[in-house]
Amino acid sequence: MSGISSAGPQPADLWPEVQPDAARRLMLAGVESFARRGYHATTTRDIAATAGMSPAALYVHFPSKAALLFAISRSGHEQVLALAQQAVDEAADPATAVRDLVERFTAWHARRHTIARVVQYELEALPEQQYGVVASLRKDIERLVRDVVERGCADGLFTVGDAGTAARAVLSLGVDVARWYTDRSRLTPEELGSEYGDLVLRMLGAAATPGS
Amino acid sequence: MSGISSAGPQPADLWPEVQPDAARRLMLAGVESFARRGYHATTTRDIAATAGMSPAALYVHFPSKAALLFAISRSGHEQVLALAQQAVDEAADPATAVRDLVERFTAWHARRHTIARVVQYELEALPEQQYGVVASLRKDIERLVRDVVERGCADGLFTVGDAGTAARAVLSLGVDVARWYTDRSRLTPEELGSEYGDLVLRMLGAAATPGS
DNA sequence: CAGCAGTGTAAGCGAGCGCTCAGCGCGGAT
DNA sequence: ATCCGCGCTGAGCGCTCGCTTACACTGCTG
Repeated sequence: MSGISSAGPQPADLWPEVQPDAARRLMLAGVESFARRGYHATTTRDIAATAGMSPAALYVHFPSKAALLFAISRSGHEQVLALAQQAVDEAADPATAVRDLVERFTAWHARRHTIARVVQYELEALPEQQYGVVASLRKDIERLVRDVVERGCADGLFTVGDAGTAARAVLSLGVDVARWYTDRSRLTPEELGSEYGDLVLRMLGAAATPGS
Repeated sequence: MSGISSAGPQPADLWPEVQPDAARRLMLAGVESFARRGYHATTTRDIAATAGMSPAALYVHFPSKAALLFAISRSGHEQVLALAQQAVDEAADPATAVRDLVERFTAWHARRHTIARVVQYELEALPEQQYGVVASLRKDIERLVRDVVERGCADGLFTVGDAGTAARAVLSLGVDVARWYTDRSRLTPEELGSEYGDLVLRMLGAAATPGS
């Protein structure tokens, strides 16, 4: 039986706090399976087999297949929000904030492309109530980006036709990385983040790009 | 029973050549259903009901549920390739080519966001052989964009760190529109395409933007 | 030692799935 | 008048799904 260790380069430090160990292995197996085939095409038997357990073991730790997806999705969204918030908080000006935010956001979607695929593309499989929780986190992320773009425009650092549309475009670039990035991609997550940082600042019409 | 006419603003001129009429109605119903809930979460009974038929009617016109997806996906990819090719062929220089390509590519993904969602996000549900056909079309599209970006760099019109990455970014912006655009979005498909044309040309470091 | 909470399994239930099949109605050709 | 073939249907087959149940093992506590 193939365990997690043979299922690709899954970072061992994901969810170090999840207890017991079997629950974390189930989350890792869920991420792997959902990312590869999509939530609806994944069976509880797939997940259990990937985690090296019997199908019934899933229900010892999660009340349903959907609850497993929710645990994965919420955790991922919280990571992204925290990472974006940190970039903005640490930056001295909107241009630096946008650069750092794009670098980290993009690198996260590349390095964690497996979980990112679940986070970005399996949303609508969530039951309504749990979808609401995740949707709220997504709104926070979007507002964060829109606000910093608007601040940059107000400060005369950026020149864009429409701040909302520009913010959407910034997020789109990063999100879409999860769709196409693989471990065989030519650029490392950090290199890609750096490239995208350049592209985005120019896209926003930033006069002078702050150093990375 | 709810027919296609109540299932949202589906353009009537999609696939005017598909015969008989019932086959086209099934494709429209399939697009609607696959876009809303995903291929695997959609049942043949859903599709048939949306098209106003019994479940068995699907199999008069398509050999399988997957074949219906393939018909939709191939047609969509061919439309996108044709539209992109036309933009490049008609343009006098790479900068104009990129602007026109982005405008039309983006506007297509906005106006046809329902079919675009199926085209871009339900790929992996295709059986291997049919996936190959679609993957080939996707490579054509990607090469088209990469080539025109590289030509622009060679002509000194664009300044990018990495042409391949920049081309990916250009496509990403357009593709991701299918994920978030709805009929209630603030900008029309054409307005969005125009905005994105501006953003992309600046992103590519184009010195002077050609008029749209 | 007994009792118990936590963790796991083998077996299988009820439901809904993709798809099949025998046959019906009807317009057009003979 | 008869027949054919296309489009379509009602019924349902075989299968797999998410999930449940009854039970077993382990290690800790009293």
